[in-house]
Amino acid sequence: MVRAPCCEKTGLNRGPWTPEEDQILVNHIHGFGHGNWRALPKQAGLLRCGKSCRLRWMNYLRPDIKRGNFTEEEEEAIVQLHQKLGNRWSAIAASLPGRTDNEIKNVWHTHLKRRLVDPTMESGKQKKKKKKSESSNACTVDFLEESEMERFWLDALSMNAISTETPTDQSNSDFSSTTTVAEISIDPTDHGQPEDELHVAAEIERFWLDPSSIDFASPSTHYYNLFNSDDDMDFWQDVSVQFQEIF
DNA sequence: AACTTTTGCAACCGCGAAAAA
DNA sequence: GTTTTTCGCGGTTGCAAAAGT
Repeated sequence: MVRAPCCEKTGLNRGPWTPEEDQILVNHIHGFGHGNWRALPKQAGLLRCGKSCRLRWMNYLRPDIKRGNFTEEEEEAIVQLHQKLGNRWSAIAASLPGRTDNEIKNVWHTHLKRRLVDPTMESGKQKKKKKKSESSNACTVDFLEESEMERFWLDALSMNAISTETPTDQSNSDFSSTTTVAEISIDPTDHGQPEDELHVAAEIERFWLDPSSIDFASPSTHYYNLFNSDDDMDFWQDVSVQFQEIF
């Protein structure tokens, strides 16, 4: 069965909405409602696909949308709900009146996720920016923040993934695929020894296959070789302590 | 001052579920 | 029961603005 395209792409506007388009959409919905999103743009005289109209209305033009920065309470609620619900943004949004799933998803990815890794990081737009010298500090910074490893620690520390789950059990964790050592990219131009990264990656994989096989009390020397600063090592040791408590 | 990099967020895409024909 | 359409969701991208060099 061939799926029908969501809209006829030719001749339709894309990208940011103009104030005029917003006005047309708002006026039309106020007058006629939005019973059929696919038919709406034609009826309203908009050169947009229905999907785009729906998104614009739901995420921006609805009168009950709350604008402005998230409060500490809202951010805390998102963290709590994410622990419970995972990436079910619409379900999280249902508990935060006036906030959209898209907005919550953005806030999570831009602020909250990083704060879980680095709790000292300030909230919102005052968040400290990484200096270039810091960001290139160690290969493990990128390795930790951008790879599966970050998700591993986040899940683990939030107690979400601590159970008998493995990455192949996707029913209750964030993992969308099974990661193997081969899939973790290694940049040999980075600091540290690539073989150390491979050993660490292997250890992560081993954890998922058999958590009890990992000796969290004494991290392997590969970790020490990879961590280029005391802060990085402190982070690892904190994680180790928490895992010893869990197991 | 000019250029590069990073960040934040609006918008897009593809998929699955539900509803309608 | 099957096919088609529509909606809603979550992941991802693109770009303007801000920050850094």
